[in-house]
Amino acid sequence: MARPKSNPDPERRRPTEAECNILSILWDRGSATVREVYDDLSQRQELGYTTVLKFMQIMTKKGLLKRDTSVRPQVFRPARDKADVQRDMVGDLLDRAFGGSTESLVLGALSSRPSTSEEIAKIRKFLDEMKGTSA
Amino acid sequence: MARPKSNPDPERRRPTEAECNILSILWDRGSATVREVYDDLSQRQELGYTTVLKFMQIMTKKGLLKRDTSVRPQVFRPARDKADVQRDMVGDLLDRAFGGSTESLVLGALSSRPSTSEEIAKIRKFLDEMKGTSA
DNA sequence: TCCATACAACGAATCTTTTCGTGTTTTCGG
DNA sequence: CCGAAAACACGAAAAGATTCGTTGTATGGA
Repeated sequence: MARPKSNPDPERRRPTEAECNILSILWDRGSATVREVYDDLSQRQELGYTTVLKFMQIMTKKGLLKRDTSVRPQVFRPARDKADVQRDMVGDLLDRAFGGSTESLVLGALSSRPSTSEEIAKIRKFLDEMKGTSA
Repeated sequence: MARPKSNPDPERRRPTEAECNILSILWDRGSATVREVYDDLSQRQELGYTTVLKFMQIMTKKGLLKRDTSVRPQVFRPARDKADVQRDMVGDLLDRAFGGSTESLVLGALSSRPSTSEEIAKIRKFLDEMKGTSA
């Protein structure tokens, strides 16, 4: 019953919901102790200190975080650039729900939330630059 | 111990990976029997018929699918429009990983995969239309 | 020095997701 | 009508995600 799932490529693993919350904080601050992450996080959701600690331990094992145990409260920081992880997550959603069509996803994103005209302008500018560099 | 998680709003539940695969097929065909979905799906991944059946039963319970049991092989169809679900999924990713910034997500999507100039043109056109209607 | 307090490690309970196996019920050709 | 084949429901196992409680370990102030 229920053949074990073949281990997913660790490089291609996407952070879960809770992991994203922690990563956001770490990306903002650059690095932080468990206590600091806990203080930040617990303003929004109620959860225990050891919960946060456990998450950060797991994330370290998964390769999402690095930690420095040479200091006493140990300090954690993200193992990968925010932009890299974001790119992977977008790629994941692209495959999952948009049949790989970047266009559909972009259109979906734009219709998902109201955008300011400044945002639209920036996107337009980005499109212009893209056309310049590649084909 | 671990206090039971409060049930997430069923309306706001996002389809999982496996559920997305099934939804894709249903959105394409409009409706299908388990057998039809199984035949389609099993061309890409190896998995059993009852697995697919079970998924579709769960998805029905979750409100992702509707089914007609009045015919014998029962027929399933998506409960929600593709675009609606896609919008929710994009919104989810937006909150999860992009701090709600549509612009970052769009830029991330565009840099995640090579886009053809036709795609870029369509996006540009969409931006033009947006500016007209809102703001 | 000694202990209250913060910190860290571990294990475990619960829930969800993915995956089938087993039995039960329909249906259909002979 | 009857038995094989298809379809369906049910339960359950394994793995991952989420959440703590408990139990040690280190540290700084009295």
